Amino acid sequence: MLSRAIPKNLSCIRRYNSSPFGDVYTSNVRIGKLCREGKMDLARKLFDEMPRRDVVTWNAIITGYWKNGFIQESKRLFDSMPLRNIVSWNSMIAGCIQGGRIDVAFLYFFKMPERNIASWNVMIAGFIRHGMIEEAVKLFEEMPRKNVISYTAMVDGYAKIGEMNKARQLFESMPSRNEVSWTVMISAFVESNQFDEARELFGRMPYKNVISVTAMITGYCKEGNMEDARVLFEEIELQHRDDVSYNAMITGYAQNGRGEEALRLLVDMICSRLRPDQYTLVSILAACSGLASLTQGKQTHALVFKYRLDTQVSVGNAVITMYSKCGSLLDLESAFEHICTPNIVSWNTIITAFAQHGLYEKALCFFKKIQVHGIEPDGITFLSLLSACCHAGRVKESLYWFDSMKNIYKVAPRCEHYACLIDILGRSGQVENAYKMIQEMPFEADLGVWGALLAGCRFSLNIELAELAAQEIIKLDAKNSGAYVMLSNIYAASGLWRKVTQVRRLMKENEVKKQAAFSWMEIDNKVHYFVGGDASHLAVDKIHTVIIQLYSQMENIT
DNA sequence: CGAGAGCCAT
Repeated sequence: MLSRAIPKNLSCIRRYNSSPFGDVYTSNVRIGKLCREGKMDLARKLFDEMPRRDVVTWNAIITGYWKNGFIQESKRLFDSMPLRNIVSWNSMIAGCIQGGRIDVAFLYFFKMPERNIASWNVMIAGFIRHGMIEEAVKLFEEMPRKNVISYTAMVDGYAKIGEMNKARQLFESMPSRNEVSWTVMISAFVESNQFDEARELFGRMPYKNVISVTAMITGYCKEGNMEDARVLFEEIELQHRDDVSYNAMITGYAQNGRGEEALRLLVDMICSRLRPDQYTLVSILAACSGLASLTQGKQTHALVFKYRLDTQVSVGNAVITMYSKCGSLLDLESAFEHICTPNIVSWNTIITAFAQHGLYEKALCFFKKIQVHGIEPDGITFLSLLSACCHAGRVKESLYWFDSMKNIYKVAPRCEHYACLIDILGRSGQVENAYKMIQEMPFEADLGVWGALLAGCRFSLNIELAELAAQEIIKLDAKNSGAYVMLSNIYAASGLWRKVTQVRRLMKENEVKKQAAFSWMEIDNKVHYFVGGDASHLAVDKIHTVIIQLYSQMENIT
């Protein structure tokens, strides 16, 4: 025992005495730590002061520079280092990839004197990150030896381009797998909505960690199965629960219309001494939007500043949506102005906000400002603009913008654009023109397009087109309750009562159920719910009086 | 000191 302990201690003493700054090894570790903490100035000071450096010292500082976004400095040091090893080259290649220069990375990979598995893996992952799957496959096939990381990266690559069969085949053919490989495959299934496959794989996975469990939680959330998601979340031991697993759960609640639970989990997260990040607050803001609760929304907005997340664009965008959905139009523009560098999502968000409130002119004004800021409008920009036309009843304008989108801005229309136009045409009584447009579409119409046509038929009571649209919808989705209900309403409005009965019978036969819609509003911290035909509210008489007043006001306008 | 994984906004 003693003989083993003594040389170890002696070697420590010898190493530490070799220089007044501690030995090279100790300083290398300190540089690595400073780099990871983002303290590049301190790391550089230590680097400059070292009397002796080895290749690890250089590699550490070079890696530190590109990881913190200083690619140029990293390259300068790489070019001036006295002696490079494989790690130096690999690190430089990774840095180039991080900086978006896959071409330079490949140049280094090409001219490095000697490669190891990591060199190939770095390059493969780089190609995958840049969507260059063919190049990745080529390297993967050419590389002399592969390890579990090479395989896992390739599985991920196939999954990212939607080649699920190839991903799965490669995964099954791997000589060995670890928790990362399993997690990649599970996430791939979740991403492509193959939840049964994801669940099956998760069950087979021999060792699970918080990352794989979070991937599966996300799967349950996407499926709308919040109960099983919560069970998994509760199974993570407290010390392993981290910000990402909380975010997955909170996002799930927010996206499944369970805002209260999202808010409760945020409180839980803060009590667990975890710091909410931009992911957390984006989802919490979405939860407030879903609840249409300005009170909660404003409190969350305060949290944005408390956690210093107001500089994050994604958070700023979510704040805009929150104020819009909570009906606070006054805060919209100031929220937008607070975003330091608005991206295309920010512009689309504010245009959508004005569109939803029928403010076409405002929406148009922001649309015109986009290009002044050097940003190109995308498909969603035009969808927002078309939706602004729709909510403001601007038929001519919608056709104009649809046209310029294709011909001037060179943005290819998708089903959503057609659905929006068809909605507008239908509302203005031009349901035949809408149908003509569907026939001229360069690709197959989807549920949304046919749904818009069917909805349009209720304005002009076009039975023939309504039946056609409903048929197409049921072809695509047999259990689509909306189509049955809408068709039956159109029959009813036309006095075709026998047809109404037929549709209702068909619904029963096909086990299609329509769940009752409801609305709600928050007054003085109390939420009031309203269901169609429901007279249970205490102030129901007063409410009806106001509704009648509103009706007569609306009639006076039109 | 280098390679592969989970959470966000229109």
